[in-house]
Amino acid sequence: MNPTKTADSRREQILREAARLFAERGFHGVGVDEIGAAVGISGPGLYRHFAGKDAMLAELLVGISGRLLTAGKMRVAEAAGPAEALDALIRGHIDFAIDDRPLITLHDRELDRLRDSDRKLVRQLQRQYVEEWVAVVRQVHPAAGESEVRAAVHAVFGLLNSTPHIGERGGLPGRTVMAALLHRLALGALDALDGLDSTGNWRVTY
Amino acid sequence: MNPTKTADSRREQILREAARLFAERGFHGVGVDEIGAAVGISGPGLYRHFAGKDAMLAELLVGISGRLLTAGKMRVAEAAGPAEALDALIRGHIDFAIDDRPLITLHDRELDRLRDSDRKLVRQLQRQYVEEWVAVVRQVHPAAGESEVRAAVHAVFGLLNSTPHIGERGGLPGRTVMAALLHRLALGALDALDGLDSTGNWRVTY
DNA sequence: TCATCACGTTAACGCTCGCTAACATCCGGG
DNA sequence: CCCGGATGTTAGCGAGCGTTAACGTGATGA
Repeated sequence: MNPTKTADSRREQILREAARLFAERGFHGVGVDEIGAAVGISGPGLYRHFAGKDAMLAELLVGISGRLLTAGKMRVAEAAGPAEALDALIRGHIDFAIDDRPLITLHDRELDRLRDSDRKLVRQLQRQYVEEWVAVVRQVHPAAGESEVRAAVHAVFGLLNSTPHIGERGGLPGRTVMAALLHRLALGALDALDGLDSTGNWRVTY
Repeated sequence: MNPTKTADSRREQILREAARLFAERGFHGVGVDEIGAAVGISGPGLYRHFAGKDAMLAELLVGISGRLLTAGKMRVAEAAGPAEALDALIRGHIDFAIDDRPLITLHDRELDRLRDSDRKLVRQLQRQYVEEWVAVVRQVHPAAGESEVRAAVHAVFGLLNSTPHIGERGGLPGRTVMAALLHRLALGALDALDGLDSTGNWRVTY
């Protein structure tokens, strides 16, 4: 009665390959035949699993936005204090950025290819995720103004999401080293908020 | 004899609108008719100025890569010391990110839509720009290893390029405040390159 | 005056692509 | 044994898009 097992594995296989291809060549740059070929079936066979190409992108983007948000909320709830919450948020985001590289790429690249309702949903999830970060960062750096913190959070997202832009070439740090590096860079960037007052002006201390 | 005046203004108008549209909806998501309409002519009239749609993208990407590189080199050459050079690099990149928002977006989004030769050229210019940064950052933070610095530079690019991802909504800092904020965030992130061994386990070995 | 050139126009071609239609195959349960 | 559903296949339609062709038109200058 419930065919979720095998059917979902097929669906998920398609989604995984579609995410990779979309991230590599863009949503419009990939044809359904290519996606089909990537999972061993060809072209229109995909329509047994998805209503259309748009539906795949929608499911991918809604999925990752939701997972980022729920994981973030869970980590914050489990944290002992604000600093630990921020640590956990950063660590979680890095895991996403490194392990789900194609999805992160899609997430801030192809959002506007969605139907209005889906795009609204994704935007709402994204916004909640940002607010989760903003609340935590404001507790750790109470001197900074809200709009500066929000901009800083976006900037840190850009920093953490930079891994997809780096080629896989040999001269780069491995996963563990890279994760630790990004973690420290993010914390260092946010530490710079302590010198700012609520108007964004540099508070002169020297 | 030299028709650069009016011809170039038309060409540049087309390039500006094409950059905006490409950044908004992606290279494949914009039709030549739309680009033409954006400058008041329609469709194939563009072919009086460009060999094709690809040529517009190529000129945009080669142009911005080259301008970033030459501006960076000039700023470094004029700087009094490493710290001032880093300051100037950051300031210059922020100017690009804020003022040429569509181009920055294109720059790390549509690179693979180029012909092989153009893509190679853009990649080479990008790499030289990165190396310019790496050399300066290594002087300011000599304790960090080269591959970590390179990854950190990419991460800082992600941070500085985050402005395009932020909506134009009202609750955000204005240009001046935003530029100052990004500047401090970038410096703060790079400061984290010092004292990396405080966590013990991942000091440079390569 | 009139050839020339810069700069546009519209019509149409050819190709790609998303998607549907119609048909095949396997497979579990009455 | 056979019905029916799940899951593919290939053929083909229809729309959109980049590009070319053929033509118009107004300014320029010998």
